[in-house]
Amino acid sequence: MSIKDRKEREKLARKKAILDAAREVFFEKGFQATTMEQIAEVAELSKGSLYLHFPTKEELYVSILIEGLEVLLKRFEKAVKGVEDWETQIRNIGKAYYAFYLEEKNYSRILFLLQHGEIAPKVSETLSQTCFEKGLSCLGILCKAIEVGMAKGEIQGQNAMELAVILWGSLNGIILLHEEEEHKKIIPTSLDRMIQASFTLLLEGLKKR
Amino acid sequence: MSIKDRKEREKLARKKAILDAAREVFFEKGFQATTMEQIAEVAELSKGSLYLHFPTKEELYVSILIEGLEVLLKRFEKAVKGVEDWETQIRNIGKAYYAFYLEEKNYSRILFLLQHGEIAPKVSETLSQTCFEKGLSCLGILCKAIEVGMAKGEIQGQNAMELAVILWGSLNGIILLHEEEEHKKIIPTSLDRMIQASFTLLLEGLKKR
DNA sequence: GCCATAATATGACCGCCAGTCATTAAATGA
DNA sequence: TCATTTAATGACTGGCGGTCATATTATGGC
Repeated sequence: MSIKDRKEREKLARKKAILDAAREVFFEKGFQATTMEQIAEVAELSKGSLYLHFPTKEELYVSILIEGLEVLLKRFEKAVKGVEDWETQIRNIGKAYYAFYLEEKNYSRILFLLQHGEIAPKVSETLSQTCFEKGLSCLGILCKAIEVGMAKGEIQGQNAMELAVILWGSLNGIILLHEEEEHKKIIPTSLDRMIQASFTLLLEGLKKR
Repeated sequence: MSIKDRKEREKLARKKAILDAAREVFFEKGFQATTMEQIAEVAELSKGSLYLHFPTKEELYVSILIEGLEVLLKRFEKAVKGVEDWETQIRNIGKAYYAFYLEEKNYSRILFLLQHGEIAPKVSETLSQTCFEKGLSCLGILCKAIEVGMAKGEIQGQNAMELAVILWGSLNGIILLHEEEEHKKIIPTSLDRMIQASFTLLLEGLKKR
């Protein structure tokens, strides 16, 4: 059935075209300010057609967000590949996250917005499940590095996932603070130095003494 | 001019009535889902009258947020009052923030939403200034405790504000993670234990050795 | 008590947008 | 060639934030 295959491919291509358009507009204007009309225009489709592929604006947005998580995951994987030392692994993961923040501002802004946004509740169970799994994969990489440190008896505590969540949350929170325009005024040093300092603080906190 | 005074009072009372109504509805429904119409109804005013006191929905929302910051600040002040030991002070601040999160869920949700939301940019300069100052006051209390530790030579690093921001961001990030419904599945222990663990980790990281 | 004026409140109205659906167009395959 | 299925369209709906001409009330001088 070659025709059915082709139709399938075309459908996917349409979906991709919509995602491409959505990415472009969301990146430029954020969630609130983009309209489905604008996305349709960029995708060279009518608004109605968008809804043949995505049930809501939120769903479309979260689809882009998932792309971002995939980019982040790849960076995490690269950060630990071929590295033996757990401490270096964790540092590299931290650096990778920070680099992601700097180099993929558009994606990270979307990640931040989800963090609380009133968006998540409006998304289908399956999509938010996917979203969750991607996030978990990222966390898993961090977790593995911690487990190595624990196995070597160099990290205190028994629950690696607990520590992974703490590290992840901390780094996230610190970067997030910097996003607030007003806060830049009080933060005395560059974000760069701040990140360095927080790596040190967190790693010192991890280590057994 | 007693009449002018009375008018002034009445105007303030109106404003307060609107804030009361807004608080009620925002707490119940969040930002997106509440309409100005609903707030007007609860306040027993017309929608148009709301705009005599607040220029936008966002401004009204942030006004409630500022209330939240004031509540938080009071808790912080109480947390350090009469406590000498800097470590206990920091622990108490952490506990106070956590207690605020637990007991003032409505306010803390609003705080979280601001964190990135596309709300902040839509608020007047003066209001976001106020907002910033309140936040700074909270941070200042934490900062002071750190300075004590530094003066005693028990904390490594020279920049207290930098460390304060790291601590604040971390705690914030960890709690924020827990807010994500999906993440509750992977976090192995109770938030309570997590918070304890993160206090310990962060304090250990702070200390000179 | 009366009226011109000022201050305040109202709700009909506007523009905008997410999402729908009847209608149209295109592809299919018999 | 044509009936049928599939996909695309854009006019339309409902709802909401925000505005503004109009109405209501209060004030203070007479």
